Amino acid sequence: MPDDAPRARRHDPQRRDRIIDACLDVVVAHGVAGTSHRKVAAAAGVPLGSMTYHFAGMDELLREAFTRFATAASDQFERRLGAARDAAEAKAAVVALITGDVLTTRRDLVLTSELYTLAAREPAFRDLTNRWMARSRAALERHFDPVTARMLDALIEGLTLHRALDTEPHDAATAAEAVERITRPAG
Amino acid sequence: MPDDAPRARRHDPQRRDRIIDACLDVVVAHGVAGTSHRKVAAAAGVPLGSMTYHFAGMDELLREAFTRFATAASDQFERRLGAARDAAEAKAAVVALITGDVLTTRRDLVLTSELYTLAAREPAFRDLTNRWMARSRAALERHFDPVTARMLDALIEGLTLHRALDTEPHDAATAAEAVERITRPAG
DNA sequence: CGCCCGGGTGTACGAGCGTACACATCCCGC
DNA sequence: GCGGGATGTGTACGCTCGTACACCCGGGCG
Repeated sequence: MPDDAPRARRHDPQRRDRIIDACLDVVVAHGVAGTSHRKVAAAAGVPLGSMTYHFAGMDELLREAFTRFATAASDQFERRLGAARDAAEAKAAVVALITGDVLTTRRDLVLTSELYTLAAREPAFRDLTNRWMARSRAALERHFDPVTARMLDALIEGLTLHRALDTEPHDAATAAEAVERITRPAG
Repeated sequence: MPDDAPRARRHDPQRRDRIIDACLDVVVAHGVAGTSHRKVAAAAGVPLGSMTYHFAGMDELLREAFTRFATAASDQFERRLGAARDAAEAKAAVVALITGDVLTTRRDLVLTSELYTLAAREPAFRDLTNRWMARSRAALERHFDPVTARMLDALIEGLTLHRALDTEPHDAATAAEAVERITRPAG
């Protein structure tokens, strides 16, 4: 019994996880439009039959994949904001999130867009984005009042999106100024 | 020679336009993922062969379709802002755009999302969104300084998106307050 | 009036897709 | 140690897709 590479395939508990991760990779590379059972299977290194065995269909697979993505993004967001000790640090953390390289990679931009596109059409994915937004707002509400939190959340969304899509670079000072303004109640 | 309905097909100059409009309808109904030459042809009431005759491929068709959509949206935006006579009216116009039913229909949400998804991956579509954003910013700069215009543009984006995706309704007052804050320079 | 030419169309082909299902393989209880 | 049930896989089918290409037909010129 030589220890070939493709051994111990049976009862591989990571199999399902690997498929989900591979699914996100395929979505980044080819878009939801170009994502198929075959491509994901190839990317994950599993046989085609495993797809239908582990998932009822592409919809279920996509739902789990984007759940994982949204959860990871929320975790990052909460961690960054949780580390802030006062409003000033919270604002700095928000600016860092907008201008930094955490949520602003090409991969994150693509996945977020694809998720919103799905959410725009299918309620199941809309629930996902709603939970994501709710967690963001809750994290912001640890430092700001609910109304400000909601505005700030929207501002973060818009600035991140525009910064990511724009070809010419934005400077961080504009983002900082915007955060400063939105968190300052009108007289 | 009875004047049947399917007459005068030859040399129909509106044919191309009808295909583009039908393409947008199909995208709304099935997403870019589910848009095919066959579905668009059926929706437009033209033979399948017309697709490859008028367009080099799906990419060209989608590019023209989304160009039309983005141009129409920009026109709306400019018209609304152009009618404002001072900064106060401009702010009111912005709030109306965010909370109104012009850019916030399901159709617009879906098309915008799909466009951003394409832009996130393909430079050709990114140019499209960049021109759209540039026109919006230019329209805003008629009433606000460039930095404020950029912030406001991002805020509009975020608020519109969050309002459209959120299941529970937002009140217009929050949008108005956010616009008020973002247009008020920090001391 | 008739020919011809080019714009427009119907069809057929090969590729890629999701899914069903017969079958191989392994593990556990006896 | 061996039979049988559960777990996982390979394959084949039916479908939709984009595209190429042979053909149709109406209008313009000789």
